[in-house]
Amino acid sequence: MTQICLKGPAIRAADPWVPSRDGMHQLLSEEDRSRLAVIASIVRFKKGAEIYHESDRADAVFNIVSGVVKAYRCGLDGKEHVAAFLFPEDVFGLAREGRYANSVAALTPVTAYRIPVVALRSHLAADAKVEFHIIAKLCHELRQAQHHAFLLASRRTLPKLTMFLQMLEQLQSANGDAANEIYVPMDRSDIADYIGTTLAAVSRAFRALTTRGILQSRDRRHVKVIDRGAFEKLAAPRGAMPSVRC
Amino acid sequence: MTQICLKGPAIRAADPWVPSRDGMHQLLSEEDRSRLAVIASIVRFKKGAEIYHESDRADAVFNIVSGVVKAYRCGLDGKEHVAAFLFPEDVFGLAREGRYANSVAALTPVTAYRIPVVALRSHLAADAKVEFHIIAKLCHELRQAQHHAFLLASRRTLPKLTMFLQMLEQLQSANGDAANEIYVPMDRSDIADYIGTTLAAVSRAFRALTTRGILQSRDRRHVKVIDRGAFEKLAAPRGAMPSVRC
DNA sequence: CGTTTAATTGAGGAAAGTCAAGTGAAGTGG
DNA sequence: CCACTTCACTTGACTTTCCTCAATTAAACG
Repeated sequence: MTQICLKGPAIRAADPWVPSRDGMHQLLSEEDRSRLAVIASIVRFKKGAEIYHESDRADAVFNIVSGVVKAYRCGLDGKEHVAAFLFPEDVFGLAREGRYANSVAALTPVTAYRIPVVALRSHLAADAKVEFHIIAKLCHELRQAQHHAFLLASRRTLPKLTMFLQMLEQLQSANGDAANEIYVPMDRSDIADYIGTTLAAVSRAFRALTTRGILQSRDRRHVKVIDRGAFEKLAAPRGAMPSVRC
Repeated sequence: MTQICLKGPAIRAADPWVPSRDGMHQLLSEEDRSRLAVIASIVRFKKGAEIYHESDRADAVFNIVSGVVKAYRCGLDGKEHVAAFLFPEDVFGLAREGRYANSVAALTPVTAYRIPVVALRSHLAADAKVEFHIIAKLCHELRQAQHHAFLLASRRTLPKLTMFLQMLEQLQSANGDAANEIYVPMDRSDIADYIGTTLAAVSRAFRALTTRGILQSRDRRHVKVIDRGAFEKLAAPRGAMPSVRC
């Protein structure tokens, strides 16, 4: 009732098979979006709110308009594993046998479209073009998940944190939010649960990066890359020269 | 010209939104498959062969008929990260901006369908049903990748290896290959690169599992779970009781 | 302005990585 | 068919890294 700019659901991703120069852009046309808007409703969540829980019946998918969420699972030992952070124009609601695969919680105030699965399914059956865009988006997510796995495979904390920051930076520059500052919307403990380490280790890693003059932090949520060379070098997991091999 | 059982490409996955009891089944109908067969060709690879390389132009996707492959990337330090193992009825050829995202190599002799991307795209544009099955398959892959990330987030080798074996077991039982033995088609070093540890650590972990009477190995590629309780317990990352929390 | 939550920092110990040597199996050629 | 070469795996000793636990400080919120 307020915002005029809500044109309907939006999906940002890169077509896997079209070599687009810079990467991501909006996949849906204005028309696609307004047709999807018909079957969607707007929902809002407060910072910290749980949007859904791990094995709830999965009867809707969500499309973020504004805000940031985390998708996570809890190990039986109480430790929490963050599977992904999701941003505006991302989609979440991954299901398995009719139930959500992860829990999702808002890290900031969140506005999103909620699209019932039944409505979406029949919509898709009639619209092969949008269906194809969904495939493109899923390929994108899959690559992201594989990148996450790659990051986690590194044993040292410094490269992990650096790769993570690089990821945030790329995301933000692709969205045009190009300050030469990286905005870090999640807290240290969520970062730790995402990069597979502990709160303490993340803290130390941030410190190490600033001490070495690679990073500068305005406050806990805003950092700036000072030594770009060292930064990129760290983000490529440690070791010898890129030789002919591999 | 030889095999009669080659009915065309096949995709195994679970529909994310339909609560099917046991999980995976064949998504494509006989008709779907034979129509896809028209645009596909059969290719074979020897054990150890590289099927494509990381940044080759991605002009085809592949659908495994028989055999096992690994999708991997090489860190700049020469260390290799295995993103996934792929089995019959799986699909590979994930692209990014028109180029393959990973390298793929055959771990055993492999037979596969090769489907040119251009042909596939136009086929999909005309067949919303198959397109939807692809979405289902991608959701499945995405969950797998997230599970992989979850596995990698664990710090100890024992749970990691156990989770990995559990994964293989579930895969094989879902395929009806239910011996009470797990077949391990990849070598120790590929396992290490998948679970994010070293060859030596994998070896020690296998030893630990057999010493504790949890596992028994007929040979290096066939293991059997003896102590199911301890096995499952290890596969759930270590720690306290599942309490009310989380 | 006090209370709660988030983040930093220190000391000690455990797990796994590295390096390197040794064993076993498998495949090759005579 | 057997000896030999090769490759995959095992195993040991030493070192590194990060986790654990806990105390302290800084920031956020009412």
